[in-house]
Amino acid sequence: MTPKFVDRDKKREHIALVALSHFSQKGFAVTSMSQVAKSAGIGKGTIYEYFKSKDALIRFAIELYIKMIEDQVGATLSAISNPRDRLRHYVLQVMDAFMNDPHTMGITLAIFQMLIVDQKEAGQTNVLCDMFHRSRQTIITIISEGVSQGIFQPTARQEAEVIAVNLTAYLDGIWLHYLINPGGIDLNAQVHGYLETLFHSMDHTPL
Amino acid sequence: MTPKFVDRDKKREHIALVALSHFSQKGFAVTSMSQVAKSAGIGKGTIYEYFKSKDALIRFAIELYIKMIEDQVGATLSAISNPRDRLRHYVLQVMDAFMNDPHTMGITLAIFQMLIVDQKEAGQTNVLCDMFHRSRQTIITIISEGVSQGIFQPTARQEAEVIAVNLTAYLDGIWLHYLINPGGIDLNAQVHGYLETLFHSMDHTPL
Amino acid sequence: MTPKFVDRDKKREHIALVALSHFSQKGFAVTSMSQVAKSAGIGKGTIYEYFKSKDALIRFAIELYIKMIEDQVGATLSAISNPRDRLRHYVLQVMDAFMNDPHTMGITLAIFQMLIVDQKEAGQTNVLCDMFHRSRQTIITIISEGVSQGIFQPTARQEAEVIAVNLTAYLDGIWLHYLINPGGIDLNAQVHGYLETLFHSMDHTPL
Amino acid sequence: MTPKFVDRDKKREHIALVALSHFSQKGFAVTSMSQVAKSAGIGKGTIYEYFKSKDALIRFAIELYIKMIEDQVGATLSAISNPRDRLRHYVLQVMDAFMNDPHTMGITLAIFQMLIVDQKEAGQTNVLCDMFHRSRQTIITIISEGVSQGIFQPTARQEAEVIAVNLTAYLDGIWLHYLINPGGIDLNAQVHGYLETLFHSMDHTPL
DNA sequence: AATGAATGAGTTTTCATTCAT
DNA sequence: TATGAATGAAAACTCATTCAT
Repeated sequence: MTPKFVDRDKKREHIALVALSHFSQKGFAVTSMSQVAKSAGIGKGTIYEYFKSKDALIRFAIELYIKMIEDQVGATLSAISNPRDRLRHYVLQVMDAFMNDPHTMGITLAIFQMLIVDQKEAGQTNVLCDMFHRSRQTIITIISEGVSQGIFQPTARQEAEVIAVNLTAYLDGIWLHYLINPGGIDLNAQVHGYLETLFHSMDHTPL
Repeated sequence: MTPKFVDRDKKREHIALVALSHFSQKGFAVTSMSQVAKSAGIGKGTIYEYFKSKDALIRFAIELYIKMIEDQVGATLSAISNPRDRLRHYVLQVMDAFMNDPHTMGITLAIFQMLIVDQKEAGQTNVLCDMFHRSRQTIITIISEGVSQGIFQPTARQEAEVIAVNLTAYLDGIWLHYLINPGGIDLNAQVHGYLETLFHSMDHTPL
Repeated sequence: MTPKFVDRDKKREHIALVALSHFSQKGFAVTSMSQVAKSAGIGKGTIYEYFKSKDALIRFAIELYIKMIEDQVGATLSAISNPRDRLRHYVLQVMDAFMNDPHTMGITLAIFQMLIVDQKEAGQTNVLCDMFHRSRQTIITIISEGVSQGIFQPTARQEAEVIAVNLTAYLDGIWLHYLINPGGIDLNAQVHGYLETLFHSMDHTPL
Repeated sequence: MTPKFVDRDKKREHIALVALSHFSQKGFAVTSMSQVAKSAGIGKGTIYEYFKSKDALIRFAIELYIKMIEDQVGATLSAISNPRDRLRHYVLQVMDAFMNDPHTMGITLAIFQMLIVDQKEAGQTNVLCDMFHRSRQTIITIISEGVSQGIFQPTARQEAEVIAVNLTAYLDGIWLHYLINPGGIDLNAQVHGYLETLFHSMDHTPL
């Protein structure tokens, strides 16, 4: 009579979150729908009430993941006014996001792989590319502000794009290398080293 | 008495190469032995004459891939004497290796993922980590020589390790980002930018 | 909410029974899961909803078979009071059980073979040995009662164990020989002969 | 030029012997031709130079096995003149044959199973039945001689067939039970017990 | 005669998906 | 809406047999 009220969106998200933790640990292919269902505490068939297929679940999970990452990274950014500190803070935030959720890179990797596989889709719904794009924009904006404030050299403005692309790429690269060899890499020192070099090349050096 | 002659090592390698191209496009899990067999132009069962299991094939393929990459990258390196040019050459060689073989990153990615999934094996026979280690050593050596020759600042020697780790990580990162968005990234300009910044921080600046 | 109702235990048993008939005719190794599925009128994958593996199916089938045999043999035993008749009745019941189910010896044989092959398991969960043990106990009890009632010689009590082991073994042996040469052996006459000889050696002969 | 001389019959037998030891340990189905080839120290293909198929190998191996058993059992029989001792000796010989080659029952079992499976063939080339037949004849002859010599009761002559069938069956049965539970059965005591009972029923009891 | 390379049919098992309840 | 029973396609792997040398 009175149909049980279910917040479909909440449940969708719940399933996707459970799925994410599986995906990140084992990749998309190896994660089975049954496992997700069991972990989510629902019946196998119920997933299909919320997602048309495994593929749809994957897609949604990826989008959710990216949304979460960006929220986490962007949260405290606006509070810091000094561009130099802000850039440093941003980078450390990204690393923190990685650190907090050990699965993070697992998914990123899985997404990368998926993107490489179906390059066709790459143009279409490449949410990851979009995220990187926004990430770069954030960096470029910070640099631009730094130049305006006379903290960074004027030339940094022209190179902002190159710097942003490289920084974003580097963060993924170093995290990747850290993940496969956690004991052998001092993540903090590495990122610090990178930033030093970067700032060294950008800072307005007084006479 | 005289059995049919077959160069088993050649054939093993042939199968592994075919497998590599599949692995790089789809990852290890999604590539089926039948697909490999068909692509290699042999029967399903024949693979098992050369590899005890799919896992054995994967292992061999990975090792072969790493050997190939290192051979390619290291080939012309010794010819260049100037440390600065040598480092630049090394980096460009790595990028070339990536460029020449479209599979390269696919495999690296697949290996990364495998390593993240079964962390147990990571400590054991991590050929990829070994490769990175050698890669870093090469970089460190070049920097060290540069310092000795007065081309790089003396402080570079202490930071050589950090620089090497970052450079290696960066190369993977930028390649990854390039791969998922080939049109949006000017690989040459990016790598060039990275090297400029790097050299800027290392070069012995005359008074 | 209300899932399709299925009596899983019933179905499990049904599958096991179908499997048994195959096992008895061909042995465990030669019986394929597909054959069992087809005979059971279900899909190949469905078996795996009820049994984790072929091995689990085999195990369950064996246990079920032994339970069935013992139930059948033990059913009417308690009704007979005279130890002599009771022993005879018991033996005939065993033969009847063999006769009624043409599979019986096939399975026993398959189990025997399995036990001989993996001797390791033999010590562990040897349900067949347990059944034989119970069978012998039944015989020993009957003999003991016969001695108490003065129907069998007192010496029979000491020899009860030897007699029981031999009788149990004989029943399998004669059934085996009958099976491979049904036309050549008069099962009734043989068992009758065995019992005669046995009773002749146990009966209390008046002076 | 001078073709290598090979005693084909010798080699055939060698292969069959090797095969037998595999069959007895694992059964026919589970033994692979490759295993046999490797154990025999020959190439996989070579077996097919000597046997048309696996089935042919099995058949030949069985026949060889039966020949061997009979030779072993019958060897010293004729030396003993007293029918009573002769029968006892025969039985112990059979047990010895079983004991000497632990595989013996494995094969017998496998053969039994095969016979039960293809009952069609049972009538045709049932070498095992033939062996049992000869075994029974031997026993009947001994009993007959015992009666003639006044050692056994005259009635034993009529019952000789039943006794022989039972004895043969019993020997297989007790061996089978011993095999699956070696620690729990005192083979000697059991066989001794059987013979006692048997002789007790056959012996000519003086007034 | 001897061999081992090659193979496809067949085996066990997994899993995304459907569907009756 | 929720479920889990059912399933067949597909995967990894085995093996008797063939055949070129």
